[in-house]
Amino acid sequence: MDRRQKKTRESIFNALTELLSQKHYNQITVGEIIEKADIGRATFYAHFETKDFLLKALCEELFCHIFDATEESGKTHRHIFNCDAPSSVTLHLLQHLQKNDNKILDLLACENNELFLWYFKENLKDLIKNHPHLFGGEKPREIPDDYWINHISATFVETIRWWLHSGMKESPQTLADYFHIAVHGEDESNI
Amino acid sequence: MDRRQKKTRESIFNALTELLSQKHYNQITVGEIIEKADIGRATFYAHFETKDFLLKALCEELFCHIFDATEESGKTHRHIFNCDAPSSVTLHLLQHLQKNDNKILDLLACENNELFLWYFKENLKDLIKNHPHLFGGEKPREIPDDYWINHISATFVETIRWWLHSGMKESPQTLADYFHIAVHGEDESNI
DNA sequence: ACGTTACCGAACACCCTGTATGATAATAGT
DNA sequence: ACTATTATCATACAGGGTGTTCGGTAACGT
Repeated sequence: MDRRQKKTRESIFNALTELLSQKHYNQITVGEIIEKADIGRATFYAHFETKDFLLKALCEELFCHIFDATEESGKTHRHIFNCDAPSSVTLHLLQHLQKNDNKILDLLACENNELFLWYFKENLKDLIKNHPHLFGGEKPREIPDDYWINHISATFVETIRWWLHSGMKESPQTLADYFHIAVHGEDESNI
Repeated sequence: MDRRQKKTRESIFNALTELLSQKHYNQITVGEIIEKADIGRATFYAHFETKDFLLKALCEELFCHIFDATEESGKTHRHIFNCDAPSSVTLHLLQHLQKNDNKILDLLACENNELFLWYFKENLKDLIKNHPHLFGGEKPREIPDDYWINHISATFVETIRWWLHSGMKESPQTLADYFHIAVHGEDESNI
């Protein structure tokens, strides 16, 4: 890809990310993005059809990154995930988030987060669907599969949301414990 | 309150409700609301500062209604809620929703639902905070209070969301069972 | 019946969007 | 190193949405 394209695309992403940490998505204008990214108006529209498509692209890039990394790590470090502590994927995801190496947390932090959380949840659902064992525990018999998958991923997202809103004081391990207890009940943690 | 004000306010609410069932909130314009409500532009802005304030007012009215009704019902029909089936509040809420007498479901159905769900959850949290017994079950000891409250209300909202997306085929009783199992674990249902 | 208040409709300035243009500079391929 | 291609730029523009203003009219409460 043309070096210029890559640079422009990157600066647009950075501009939106920065703006999202300041104000709500709806209140951000294309003009602001352009100014912050320091590019021409026509250039913006040469890259993204609308502001919404830009947001979608940003989400896809971020979440594909973190989830690909997770799945990849599940393959390369298979020894971690194959033994009797399948719920370590939870811990791994939370640690990855805490490092904040890809700015996802910034985007989840404020009220901008509906779409991000949606993407996050959708990716989680796929992950669970493809690797049901990764999050440990058994599905209760009486409950439909997709209800259960939705429940687990929603609980995980809510755990992160709670973490953020309460100042991220807890360690990833503590969070993973909370999550595990919430989903699978008390005292069943298998370390 | 002036009869005219009430009528105008009502017609604006109805217009927005109807439009929300057709398209996403972001794509609804004040002009459309005005046209559908058949009022003057200035009149609209005499009632609501912006479109966002209108949405907020609508949410407040709807959810205050259903939750006040729930709390009220908890007082007048105290015999239902005081005996050994506290989780019947869940059932009561779901039945209330199924009747759809206040259009909440229409608003929850599509992708317009972020703000509605947010309000719904906030109201649920308050309800749980004030009447911890209403949703039954015990909080695991190791988990912070607000994490647990958030978890329960989020699970309930997700239950409704799942219900809607899967066509509302299940009965409120079945839904209440799913919810109970998801939150409190298998086979602990006390009828 | 009277004073008050809400509504109307039209017009308005302002901002944002998305597109078009021709010129300029960076890039990739040879 | 030369050339054709391609991304970018600045500017301008039409279209549409927002929120306000204003004088006139009709409905309201007392």
